Amino acid sequence: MLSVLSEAGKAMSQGAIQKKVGIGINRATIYRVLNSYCEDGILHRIVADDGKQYFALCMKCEKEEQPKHHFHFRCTSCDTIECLPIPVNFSLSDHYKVETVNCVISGTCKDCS
Amino acid sequence: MLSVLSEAGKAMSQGAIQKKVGIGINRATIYRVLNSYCEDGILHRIVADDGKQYFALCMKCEKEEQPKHHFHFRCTSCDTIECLPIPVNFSLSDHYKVETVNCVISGTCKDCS
DNA sequence: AATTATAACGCAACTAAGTTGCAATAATAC
DNA sequence: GTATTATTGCAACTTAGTTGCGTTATAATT
Ligand SMILES: [Zn+2]
Ligand SMILES: [Zn+2]
Ligand SMILES: [Zn+2]
Ligand SMILES: [Zn+2]
Repeated sequence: MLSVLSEAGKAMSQGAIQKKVGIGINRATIYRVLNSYCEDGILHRIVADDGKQYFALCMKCEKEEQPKHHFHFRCTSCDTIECLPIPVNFSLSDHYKVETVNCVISGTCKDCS
Repeated sequence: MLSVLSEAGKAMSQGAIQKKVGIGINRATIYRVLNSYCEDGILHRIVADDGKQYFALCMKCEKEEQPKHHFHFRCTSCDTIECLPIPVNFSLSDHYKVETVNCVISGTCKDCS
């Protein structure tokens, strides 16, 4: 599963992962594994504006490290989500406690337009 | 429904709206009206990282105009979403066609922490 | 006013994503 | 080999949102 995500180089939904992995693996199992990887910090979860969850590898190699919080681009044409190397910047009053950041730009990606 | 959203001053889900409006109005009707208002630019839709849709009034009064694309804060404690007056800034290659922007910061809001 | 057309609504059924309980299987430890 | 523990598959369930269709309400015409 991780190799599938690595090859794709993009964020994938459970359904897309299952298609790539092939038959013989259960939906529930995939979700359990994905959730487990997210807890362990191996994957991160993006909730797109289609309401679905997408999963992507957390890049940690020094060269192309993704900023902690980065934008994502969802192409409504080819139905993929890519992690953009664009950091999300904002400042909030100290009275807010930030836990997660989920930023998705949707439209048509560079390959599809 | 608009007055409910106006009073709340926050983004609300279909469920929350229905509770406030009270009984005697159908789920499907609420969704139809909300979707219609979104098409007309009266409301905007936020998809939070809980996968649910929230609806908020589009502020157009000159004083406290919301930037077109602004951040949202979802408090996981009081389960509300507020429009933050913080613009979302990013720059993308011209080959991308941006259609929608959906940015949600989650955590504990100023009232709950 | 009666009739017709049009729009809004309620209801139920449906879809899709994600989760959970439980039994069966596989892996690990003793 | 046997006991313990972790993974998996299956089915059922939950929740959000949509859709088809018949019914009611509203508006327009005669
Ligand atoms: Zn594309
Ligand atoms: Zn990412
Ligand atoms: Zn709060
Ligand atoms: Zn907003």
